[in-house]
Amino acid sequence: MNDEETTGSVNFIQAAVMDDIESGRFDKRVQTRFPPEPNGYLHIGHVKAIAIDHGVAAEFGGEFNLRFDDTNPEKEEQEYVDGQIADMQWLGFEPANIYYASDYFDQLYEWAVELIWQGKAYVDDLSADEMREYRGTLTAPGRNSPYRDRSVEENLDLFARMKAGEFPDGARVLRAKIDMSSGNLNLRDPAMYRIRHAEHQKTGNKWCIYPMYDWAHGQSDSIEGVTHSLCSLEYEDHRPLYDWYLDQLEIYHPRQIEFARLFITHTVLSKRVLIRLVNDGLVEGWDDPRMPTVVGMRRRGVPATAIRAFIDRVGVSKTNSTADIALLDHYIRQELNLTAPRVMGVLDPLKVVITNYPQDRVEMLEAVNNPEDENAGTRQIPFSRELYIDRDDFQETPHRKFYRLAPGAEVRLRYGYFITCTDVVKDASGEIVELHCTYDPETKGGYAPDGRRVKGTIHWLSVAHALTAEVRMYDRLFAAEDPGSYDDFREALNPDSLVIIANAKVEPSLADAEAETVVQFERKGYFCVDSKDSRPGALVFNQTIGLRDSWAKIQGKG
RNA sequence: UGGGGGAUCGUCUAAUGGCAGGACACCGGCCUUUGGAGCCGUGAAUCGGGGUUCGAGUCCCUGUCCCCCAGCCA
Repeated sequence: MNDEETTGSVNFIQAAVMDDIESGRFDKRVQTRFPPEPNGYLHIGHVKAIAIDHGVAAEFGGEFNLRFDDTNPEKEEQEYVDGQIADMQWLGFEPANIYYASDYFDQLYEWAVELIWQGKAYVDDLSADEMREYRGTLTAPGRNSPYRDRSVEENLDLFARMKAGEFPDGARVLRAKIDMSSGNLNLRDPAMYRIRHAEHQKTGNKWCIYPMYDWAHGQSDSIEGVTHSLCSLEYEDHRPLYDWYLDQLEIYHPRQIEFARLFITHTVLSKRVLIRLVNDGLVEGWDDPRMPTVVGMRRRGVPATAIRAFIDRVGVSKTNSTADIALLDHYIRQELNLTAPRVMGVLDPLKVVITNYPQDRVEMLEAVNNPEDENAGTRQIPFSRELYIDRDDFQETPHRKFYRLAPGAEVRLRYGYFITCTDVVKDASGEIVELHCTYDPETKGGYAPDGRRVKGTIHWLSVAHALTAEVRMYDRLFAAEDPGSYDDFREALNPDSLVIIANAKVEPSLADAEAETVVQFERKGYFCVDSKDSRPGALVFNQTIGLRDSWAKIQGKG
């Protein structure tokens, strides 16, 4: 349940939509769209936009569509189109229709011709550098291009020849004729078309001129009948241009409303940086579990419901803000605590011999699959004379608040027996290689009939039955809280964002675990069966997130 | 006097002239066969200065600070 539901409060976008419904501005219709450029994979920042677009449509009984803003063939690829569609599906934000701006190229061309006829668009021969110079600066007005006053006939002819492929890339552009002295630089005769002899993933080689974002976007919204064109804050000063095109053409006119983009601590959502992380091999790919992409989070084991809950909580406003990554972590734990089956996993195995337990005996002990979900049932786990425990669950000279195994100390093996450490076996270099313990046969299941209690409960695995697995311990990709403030983002990286444990041990019940299954290794954290590299017999787990660790806090205080 | 936008606990938000509330984080306690989960509790905010009003986070004036814009990217 989110704030909107509990408090009845509405954000400024919902308020605007309600106003429009009341006034009948769009015949009480609501239609939104998510317009990504297919030049990369979707990240959690996109999810916020999708959630808003989808949410507004759903809340008011409207329609939500996906439209690819595929106007720049040099950057876009079919792989990203497919990937983005799959991501939205996985997130549970299904669009009613999938559209492409490139489907409107013919109509856009006709409208451009119309603008030329109206004397509101012209072909400019200025080079890109010259155009920049003529544009002026933030504080100084620009100057008119010497080609600004070409005749309609000449413009028509030149534009047709641009389309026909008579000119090389960059030779000319079609520009809107607005106002070179406007305080809003977007209105200083913005480019509408540029020449690019490039193959488009959808239209092939049909076109060698491609529309600019501003020229394509509003008109695409108009064609589709979008009512509320929701976008991020940096488009606020594009709105006058969005409106201008629609007004000149006198076509159906949607309303653009802007909201603040999502920023998250220890995270980079800049497309430029994400692409570099991938291309420079700093991560394994777009689906590296450390990436803030949908495919990355999915591979890490983050549930879609957790992402959506996080986005919900962050809210919608016009204030630039940076959400704490801990909030996302919270929702991941909250969801997984309820749903992830518990299992025992030993990350750094230390052998324990129960000296008073019979050599060849094996007992099956009952373990609860999920204490948060009684329907999850129980399972049997094997117990025997030789066990593994995690190395950090033993201290030879224990900290005063260390409630685990130590020489002479008694602890409970989860769902097993009470054991007491009697001997510490070391190798020549002094490293502990084995522990000898005795168990109390009366404490089977973990309860002492005499009512005595132990302070600690630790997890364990039977040596003979444990499966070996690779466990990839993922931590945040960026150590810096605000990686975006670094000149070189590489300096903000966390050198320990991935630590591979090759020889971890897990319960035999995991032998046939399917890809993307997320389990909790008790007392450790949540782990996801890797969808790319895990095989039966060669399991690979990705750490989704650790459990909250109050022992780490105690240690930190000394 | 280029244009556009924004300022509420540490963080993200709520309030629509009427007790500044919640979540996360933090700290403390209880409980515990996960040092998990859960439960209880503490601390913590209206950018500054004026004004209107019985009453201002909200309205008015003024100042300050922050963000975005000079692609033939989106």
